[in-house]
Parts: sequence; C-alpha cells; structure tokens
Amino acid sequence: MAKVTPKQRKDRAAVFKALGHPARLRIVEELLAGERCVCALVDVSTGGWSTVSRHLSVLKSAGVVEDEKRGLQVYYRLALPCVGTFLDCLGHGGATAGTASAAKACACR
Amino acid sequence: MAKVTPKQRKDRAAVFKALGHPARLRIVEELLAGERCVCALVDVSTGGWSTVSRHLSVLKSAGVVEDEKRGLQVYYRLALPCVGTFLDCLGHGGATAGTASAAKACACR
DNA sequence: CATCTATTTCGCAATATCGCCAAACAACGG
DNA sequence: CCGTTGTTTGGCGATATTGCGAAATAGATG
Repeated sequence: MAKVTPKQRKDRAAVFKALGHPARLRIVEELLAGERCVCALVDVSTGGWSTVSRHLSVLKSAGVVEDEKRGLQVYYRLALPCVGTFLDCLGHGGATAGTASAAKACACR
Repeated sequence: MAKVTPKQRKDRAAVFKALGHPARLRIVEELLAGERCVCALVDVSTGGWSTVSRHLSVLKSAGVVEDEKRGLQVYYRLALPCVGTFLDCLGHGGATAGTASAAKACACR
C-alpha cells in the first residue's frame, strides 16, 4: 500500500488543508459531537454567516463533512470519523508547535 | 476532554496546515518508512533544495517531524506516528475531494 | 403570488504561501 | 586557515486564502 499517486496525494492534502485552519477546526470539533445546523455553527464560530458558510464549503469539497438539507435549514455532519481519532491523538500532551515532543507517547499508533 | 483552548486549536491547525501540501505530504510519506537525510528527500521531491528545506522547517515547527544533525548531514524523522495511521485511514477508498463518500467505511474509527 | 428565513455566492482588499535564486552558515578534510 | 559539501535563510514576484458586506438563491409560509 505504499504506492500513492499524485492525485491521491492532492486529495489528501486537500483534507489536511481544510483542517488546517482554526475556524474550521473549531467547526469540526463541534461536529464531532454530532450533526449541527449552520446556524448553530455560526454561533460557536467567530466570523459571520458568509465566512462560516465558506469554511463549510471548503470542508465539504475536501470530503471532511457532508451536508443535508432538512426543512428550512442545512445540517452538516462529519464524513470522516477518523478525524476524531487523530485529533484525540494530537490532544495528548497539547504540545506540538515548537515543542514537538508531544503526542509521541500517545497510544494511537 | 471536550475542552479545547484557542491556543491548542491553533497548534493543531498548524499540524494540519503543515500536512496540507502535496510536497510536504510526499515528504511525510517518505519519512513513514524511516528517517531520511535531506538529500534523500530532495531526490523524491519535485522542488529544489531551498524549497524542500523550507517545507521541512514548516513540518518541524508544527511538530510533525524532528531533525538530528549527524556528521555532515541532517536526518529527519516523523515525530507524530499517528499521522501514518490517519493517512492509512484516508487511503481506504482513495476518494475524498468532491466524491467524499470515501473512508467513511474504514476500520480506524 | 409575495414574503420571509436560512444559507450560499460574489467581488474585494489585506494577508499568507509557494518556489526560486543567491547568499549565509555549519562542519569536516586537507 | 581555506575550500568543499550539505543545509538553511532572506528577498522577490506570482498566486491563493481569508473575512467581509451585499446580493442571489432555495424553500417554507401566508
């Protein structure tokens, strides 16, 4: 399974890039607890509607989240459960950025 | 463990951002197989020395890799083993980007 | 059909990132 | 001490992202 095509790599990079933004990470954290309608996400986010909507569309086109229109509102949910696992792993130690030495010791190899 | 501070979030985002680039992802893939000296990484990468070096420094300050100077050359190694796991998870299906529907079914929850 | 609500899309200006070249460093051999 | 090899850093133009307010759209409602 070592073979990775440039296309695959670009797709994967898109996933990481999508997650590589505090605001989007915040959204994903919220989604970790279950689906949410856009309005709820706007509440926990710092930016305005248009900003949140754009972030969501980035996450969606990277395949990180899925949306479903229900009644008057749109609900978003996580499409990649493993993101939660990975975040958990990064959580252990809270280090990284400069200190590194962090999650190295975490259980989730 | 639901509490995440903005600082933590920024650190985590840095990790994702660092991985959110095809060239850097390529480097990490290579590192997955074991440590490598910069010269080896330049070989598998498309850009020139300075470019690769810059990518490495981004990865390092995000805490994704560690470096060690040994003799004349610098060796880099993965500091976050879970990255491998996560990449594996993304691999299943190779979808994402547009199609999404991918890794949803993968084992690594 | 007119309207209202929830959400997305459209320009825009500010900012950050990318990859390159040349120059700076660091450590070793002579 | 000088040159050489391996690697990082600084500056630069080109390109991509970010967040915003205004306008556009999609459904539900009256």
